[in-house]
Amino acid sequence: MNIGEAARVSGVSAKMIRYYEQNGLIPPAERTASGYRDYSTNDVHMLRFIRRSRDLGFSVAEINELLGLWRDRSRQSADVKRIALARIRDLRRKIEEMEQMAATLEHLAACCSGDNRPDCPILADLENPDDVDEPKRPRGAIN
Amino acid sequence: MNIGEAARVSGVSAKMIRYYEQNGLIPPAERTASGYRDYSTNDVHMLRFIRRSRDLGFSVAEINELLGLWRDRSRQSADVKRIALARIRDLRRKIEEMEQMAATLEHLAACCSGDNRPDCPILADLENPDDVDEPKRPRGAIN
DNA sequence: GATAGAGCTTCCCACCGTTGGAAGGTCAAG
DNA sequence: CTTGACCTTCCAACGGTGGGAAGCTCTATC
Repeated sequence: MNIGEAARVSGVSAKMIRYYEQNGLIPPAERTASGYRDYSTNDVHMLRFIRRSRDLGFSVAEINELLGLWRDRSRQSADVKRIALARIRDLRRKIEEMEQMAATLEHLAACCSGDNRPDCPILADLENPDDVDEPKRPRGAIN
Repeated sequence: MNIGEAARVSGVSAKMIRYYEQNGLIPPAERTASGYRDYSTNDVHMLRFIRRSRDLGFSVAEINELLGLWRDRSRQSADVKRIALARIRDLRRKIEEMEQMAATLEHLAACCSGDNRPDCPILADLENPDDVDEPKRPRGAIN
């Protein structure tokens, strides 16, 4: 099937399929006589695997690793679990940092009257955080 | 003061200070006779403002808006609060998505024996999500 | 005053994942 | 045959940051 149809049924855009091929995440597709890429149902399986992994937030490097294990019939489930657990730790850490941000902002917003007067504790904090009463805040930005 | 010293006392790297200047986030710095950038304490205030805003996860575009309000003596606190609240909503949404990812992965990892046998429900799910018992999952990747 | 080393300048490149677009070839339906 | 949808490759951009090269300037030491 076409790259367009493969994209439709796999949920991975044609652009990204070419990108993944170029970066060695997936092997080069077969070509028709006219140079069109040609995909099998197995290829679509692989693309769905990638799509699902991206949905779960795995990086392309991690997906590469997962694909290797997927193809390896004799893989050990511990290897897969290790990657998944590392991803969970990463998620939990990022969530914690974002929670801190949200908590700080909520505290500031709660202190801000939000009316048409110019006084604003949010700006006051941004200007000089240590002057303002607030909870502990994280160091280092996230996104 | 030097860009290096401004970077040290503001917590914004010299690289980023130049980047912010180039992108119009901050006005072009004064220059010494030899062409070095020269920063006042007020500039440092502004850089700290930016640093703090980045720490709280505001985008450069949002910081631009916040800086405008910061400089505007007659701003209304409601304008600032609006941006902060939008940022909080954004954070909460992203946190929710990442929670979903983590929950799904934890469910899968809990089902995975993690030993030296090849059977792995994590890979099984990645290959064919709907076959596997699991909680609802988000659509669309985050990071 | 010479010299060394740190610090400044501008410029370009890389990352990651994704999208957009241009220029040109190919397919299928009318 | 024409038209429009699809494919191909290539190049660029996004945001925010870091790395590094080539060349100039400052400061401390000799």
